[in-house]
Amino acid sequence: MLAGGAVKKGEGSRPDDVRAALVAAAAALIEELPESRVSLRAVARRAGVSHAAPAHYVPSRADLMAAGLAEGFDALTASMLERRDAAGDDPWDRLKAIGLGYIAFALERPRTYMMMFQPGYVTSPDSVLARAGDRCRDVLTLAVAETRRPIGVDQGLGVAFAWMTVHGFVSLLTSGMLDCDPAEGVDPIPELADRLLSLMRPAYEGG
Amino acid sequence: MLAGGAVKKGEGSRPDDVRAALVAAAAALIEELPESRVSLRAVARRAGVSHAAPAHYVPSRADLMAAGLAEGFDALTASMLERRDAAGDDPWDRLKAIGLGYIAFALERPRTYMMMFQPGYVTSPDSVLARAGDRCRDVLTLAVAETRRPIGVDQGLGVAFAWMTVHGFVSLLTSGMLDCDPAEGVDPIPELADRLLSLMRPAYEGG
DNA sequence: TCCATTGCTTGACAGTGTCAAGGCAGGTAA
DNA sequence: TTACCTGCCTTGACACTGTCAAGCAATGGA
Repeated sequence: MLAGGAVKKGEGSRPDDVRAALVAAAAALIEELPESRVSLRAVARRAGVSHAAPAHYVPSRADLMAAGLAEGFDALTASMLERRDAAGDDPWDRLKAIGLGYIAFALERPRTYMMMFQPGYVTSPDSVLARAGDRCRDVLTLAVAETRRPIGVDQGLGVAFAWMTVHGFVSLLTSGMLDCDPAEGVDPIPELADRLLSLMRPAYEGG
Repeated sequence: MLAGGAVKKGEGSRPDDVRAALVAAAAALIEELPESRVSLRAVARRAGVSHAAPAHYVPSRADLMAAGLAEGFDALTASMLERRDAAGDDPWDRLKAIGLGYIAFALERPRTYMMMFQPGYVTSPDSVLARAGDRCRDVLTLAVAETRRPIGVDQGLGVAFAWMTVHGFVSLLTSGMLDCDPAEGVDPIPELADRLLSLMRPAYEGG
């Protein structure tokens, strides 16, 4: 999937194939190259079509990027669901598992992740990208709803707090702002993530 | 300052003036335009010099952007210090004031803020941008050091938690991911910020 | 006066996003 | 069979970009 497919000519090369190839190529290049080098022409080359072919499927570069980033949101959602379903029944454990799945995705595809939150690609609340983001938030909202939060922490506040904490963590980490010294061979990131998520616990199990 | 100055010719136009004008123009355009449109040539035009003049002061576009973003970090630090010094003596109040100063800057100059954390502009730990970021973190570190944290929350963890929380908040807000419905005329953002920061309190006053 | 250096401009190159025009296949109608 | 129409994509062009090479003007020293 991440390899980014090119259209194979000669065999039923329907328009949908070209579109899918373009989106896959965009998703692949978004992770491989810095943002400024993910050009419409580079995506077209990767997909095996001419430099202006994307214009027939997508209004502008921003929309093609948005389609690639929406694929990223879906993968993020999948990563969260995978960890959640592997966790037990305790609401806090499930919420924490979602957080760890979120962090795992962000560290696995950091460039995609960072670009997903870059303003400018969400053109309307009904766009493909916005709706992919909504599906992601829905998973979090459901998990927060299950927790026993203290008085004063309503569902919206709980979702905001959880999301901003993990988002802030991975953003600072990939920006290099969180100096995470790799001490004596142990990978400090999962350890740090675990300790940081534990600090949030009073907001969800405050009684 | 944010207006971005052009060099005035004829009166002692020393090289330092050109450099300062370029950095000021970059800082201004970073806030005014989307990232992709902040071109080296646009900065040069704004500064009133030829399109290749920046090359004599800066190795590449990324370095000019970094200089403009470093100015942003310094303004962020100033915003934090201003609020902190206006707060009382209680350590938690001071830390919270820093957080609110941080949020205020980020919402005032959202594009600059987001770009400050974009990976790719910090070329080395000794770069101008990295050191401006360090000065910013130092303010936070000092404030965290003053708090009475519970056992298990060391200083590094406290800094990471505080920073990632406010960073996550403003990032999600400017990305449009946090739907902040403006209910009945009251601006909900300061209210929301206050409530969210209060959720962090157990990590700094846990006793 | 001559020369070297500094500070910037001019010009060029390959690469970019986007627009207009054209070609080329497949299907439809006569 | 022939003519035409309609998607789908290519080709070509435009203004723009970052970066490099060359050169001009002024300044300062000998």
